[in-house]
Amino acid sequence: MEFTSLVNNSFDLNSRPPLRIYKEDPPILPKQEVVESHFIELGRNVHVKEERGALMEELKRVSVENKKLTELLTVMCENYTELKNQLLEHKSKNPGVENSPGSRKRKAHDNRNSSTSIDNGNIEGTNIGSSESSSSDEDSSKKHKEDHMKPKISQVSVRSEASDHTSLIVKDGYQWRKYGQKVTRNNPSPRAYFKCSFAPSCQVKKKVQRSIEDQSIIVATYEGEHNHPHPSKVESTSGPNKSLTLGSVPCSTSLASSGPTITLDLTKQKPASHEEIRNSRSKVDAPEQNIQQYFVEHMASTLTKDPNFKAALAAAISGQFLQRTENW
DNA sequence: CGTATTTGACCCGCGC
DNA sequence: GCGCGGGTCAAATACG
Repeated sequence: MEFTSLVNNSFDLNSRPPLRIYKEDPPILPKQEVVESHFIELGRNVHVKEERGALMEELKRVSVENKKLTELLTVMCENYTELKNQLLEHKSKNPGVENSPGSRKRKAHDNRNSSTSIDNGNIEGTNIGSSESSSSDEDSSKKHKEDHMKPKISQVSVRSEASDHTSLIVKDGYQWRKYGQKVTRNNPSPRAYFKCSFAPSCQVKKKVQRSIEDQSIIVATYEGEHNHPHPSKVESTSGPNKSLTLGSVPCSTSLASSGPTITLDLTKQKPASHEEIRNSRSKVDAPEQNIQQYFVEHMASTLTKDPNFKAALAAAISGQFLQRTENW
């Protein structure tokens, strides 16, 4: 599926319905009603004119904003296509190589898991649980199996806000339960271990650690795939400065030394320029589907959280509606 | 009081 | 076999 198709809205963002974005929650009245009410008192004609001027100004502003957003979207699409190409290229060059270094260490879900009731991997829809290998004791076949039953591992880097250099919270929409923290050898900042709160039915885990190179970057490593839908109500920011909502995405990708990652730069309020995004080194090892899902989820959650967007959407819809009713 | 987080102890694979 | 280091467990603690 092409990314561009995902943003193929049924209404044209560039069309010019009588948009109006309210800053402070006024009742959204159909335009006709508003106009009628103004005609009740002829003495208020001046006021109507003023309002029209204001509306025109607002319309201009919204149009500019709309244009910017469209540009940003185009850039994102281009970037995505570029990434996709690079991923394919990378895959074709290294057909066997999938995961980050250190994979020869024992996997998290080994024999121990097969003995515990919680972690038994009889979960449908996931490829987690190399523990199912109870039938075979031969090393060769085991290795062979392990190769095919590795949980999907994807790595995501998120730049935290400047003021927040302590928490290891990555708001990705899912709910996680922390079950451990450890200081690792080659990184002074602790690594936090999370399990999906839908466990044991969903065995997705993630490790979160600050980048050794840039402390403002949080690297989250996901293991496995969720076997449940993305929580419909994406929890919003739980507190000031703690939020890492992946919104207003100046989304670039980067190649960390530890491996290919996706970096979502949340410190930038304004979209990165086309050039910036183009110049960003970009290679992604995360499964293509995950990336798509990621984009879609975060775009959706961001848009739905934005009151301005809601207002604009409502105005656009009512505007289109009015246009039609006027033509009747 | 129930749930989530913290944190020290423990387990286990790997390299020597 | 031993030590190291990453990963997990589970009791203690914090929090709403």
